[in-house]
Amino acid sequence: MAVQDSTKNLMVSFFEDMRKRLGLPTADEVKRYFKKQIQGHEGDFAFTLALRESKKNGITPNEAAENIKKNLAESPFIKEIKIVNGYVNCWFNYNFLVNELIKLVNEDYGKSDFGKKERVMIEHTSVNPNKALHIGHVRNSALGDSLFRLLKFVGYDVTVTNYIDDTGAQVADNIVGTKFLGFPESREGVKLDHYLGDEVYVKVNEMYKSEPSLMAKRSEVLKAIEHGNNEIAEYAKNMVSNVLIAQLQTLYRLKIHYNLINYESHILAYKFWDTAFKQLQGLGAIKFEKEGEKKGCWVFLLDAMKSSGDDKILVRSDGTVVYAGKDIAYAMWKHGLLKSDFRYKVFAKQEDGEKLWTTTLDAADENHPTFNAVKQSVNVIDIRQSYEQNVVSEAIKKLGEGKDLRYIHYGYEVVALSKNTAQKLGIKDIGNKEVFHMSGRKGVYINADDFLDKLHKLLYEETRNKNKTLNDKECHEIAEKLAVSTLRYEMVRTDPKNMIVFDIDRALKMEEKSAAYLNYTYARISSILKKVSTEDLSLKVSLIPELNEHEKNLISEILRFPEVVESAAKTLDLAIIANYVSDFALAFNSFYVKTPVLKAEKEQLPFRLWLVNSCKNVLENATILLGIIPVDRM
RNA sequence: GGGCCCGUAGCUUAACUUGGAUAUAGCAGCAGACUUCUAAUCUGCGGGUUGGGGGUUCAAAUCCCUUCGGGCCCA
Repeated sequence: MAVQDSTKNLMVSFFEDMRKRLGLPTADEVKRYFKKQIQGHEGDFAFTLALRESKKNGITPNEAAENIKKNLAESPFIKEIKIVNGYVNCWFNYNFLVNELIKLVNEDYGKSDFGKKERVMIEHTSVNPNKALHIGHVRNSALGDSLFRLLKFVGYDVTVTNYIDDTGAQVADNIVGTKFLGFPESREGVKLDHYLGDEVYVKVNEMYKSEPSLMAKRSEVLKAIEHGNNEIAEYAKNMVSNVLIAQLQTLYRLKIHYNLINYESHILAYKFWDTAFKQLQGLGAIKFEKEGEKKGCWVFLLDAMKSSGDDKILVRSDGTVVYAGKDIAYAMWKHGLLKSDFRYKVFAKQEDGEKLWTTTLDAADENHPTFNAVKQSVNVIDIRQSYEQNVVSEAIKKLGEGKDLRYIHYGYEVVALSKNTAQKLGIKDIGNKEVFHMSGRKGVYINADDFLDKLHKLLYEETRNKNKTLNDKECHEIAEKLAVSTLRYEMVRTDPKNMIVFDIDRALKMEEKSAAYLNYTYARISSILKKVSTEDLSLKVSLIPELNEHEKNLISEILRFPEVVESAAKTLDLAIIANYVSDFALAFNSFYVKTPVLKAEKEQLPFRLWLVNSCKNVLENATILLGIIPVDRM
């Protein structure tokens, strides 16, 4: 059977073949009964279909399995079938798999047109512009950027935005500090976001406690920012921009880039809410309550909200708009539902060569790309805002009726600190608690830059020790790549629903499945491939030798990579890729120590080289999705 | 008071969407493997009442109910 050219995914062909032979309606039905073989049982995979069929048809499981065996016998994918207690245990036909994979695996292996160029907007990071990023923010950014890489990889047209709340109290606090309390505006040799966040912000908040009159100053500053066109507003604009640039330095260090910066103040200035409000009124989507406890309020009528007791209030009886109101207007903009758009100009050129744009109140650069009006928006925002985000999501669903608009709240649990780490940060009131939440205001957090520096230092020493022939600069480059890889991998390998309890000592020991392990695997692969000529690499695999168990293992891992990517893209679940790549590296290292490549028998060499090169393609593509920077030596 | 999430080995975790054989790995522990393509590695061993209880089922970590522990949101 020839694999269709339209798919680069051999697993798809496999499931389709199985579907036909098993007489099932869909490939998903096949997957339901498909089990990768666990250890201690014969075969590469098994079907559990017979266990169900037997009951339905009144025959024994083994009889049902015999029927299935007959149907599958002719499949080119399968070499052997054995029945045990109703399980249909199958062995892959590796010769066939390898022959097909040889046609499919290249630098782009795993890429697909799954997304069909559909436009998607991902918003992530969105850190208040008054402080440095801490490791909790990095979870957000690492998830967001990996989602960007993943969706782009499977053929979506993705725009990435970073939303800046430049009108909030946090910015005002810093201004109270530098403008009225005599804090210097910066400190020589200290990154601005560190200085303002670590010193000014924390100290000003301490001073509020002993001097409540200062709160009036803060209100004053907030009002001035909101009104605009005054000295304080200009000052704030400047400060926000400078802190943002400092934050972006950290993010660029993490290899994270954006297409657009959105400012909250611009949403206000462009009066998006007023436009949205009129549109909502016109559509009859909101209602003015004339009596009851919500008298005088404008409420949104959402089905999903009814179960939780009430319709969502959007405008309070005193005329003020709730937070979700602005969020809905902004989400309407994202999905092209708002009859209004920003003006844009270029903010900076990033190190990846791409322009970073920003919304602006000034004259526009008319050559800007289209940013909004997407079908799907992925909003990486921590799980504490689930309720509000649900409201927004429901609102977009309702307003975009029939347009298949998807506003996705990509919620993730926060990064908290372990007891030990909290103690190290000088928290006195430890009590019985095991988990401590980070707080910018209280100064309880681990800055991303600081942690990266610590990782870098440790990894540099290790690299220095192990690579006598490398110079210092090269060692530092490797250490930096490993540090970034380690931090980012830690943030995406866990299920986003689980809280990460960060322990600084444990993190620096890197005892768990780490990026260093994956990078080491990649370095081993590179080291083999560096030693062969391009002619050798392109040798035709005319003979596929008898494969050992390690090789078979790697083949089946290579086989499933596109499937893993696609299911990660479907579910936006990056941990699937992280688990896959961890299994993959394990399989490669087992292969590596047992199976010579460069010193293989002559007739085995072309196949082994192809295999190693294929592993490189898979490992490189998979790790890059996770934010790992592959190193060819370490 | 109302709602959401988490609980699997000492630690970190997979499988839960769609129920299937002996529950997946890593770290730590123990015992081994470098004159060999990088030992930041590999091989083997020990370690589990899947928080507890009940139910559904031929079959439950997985589905349902209940309870305990931890975290969060709303009021």
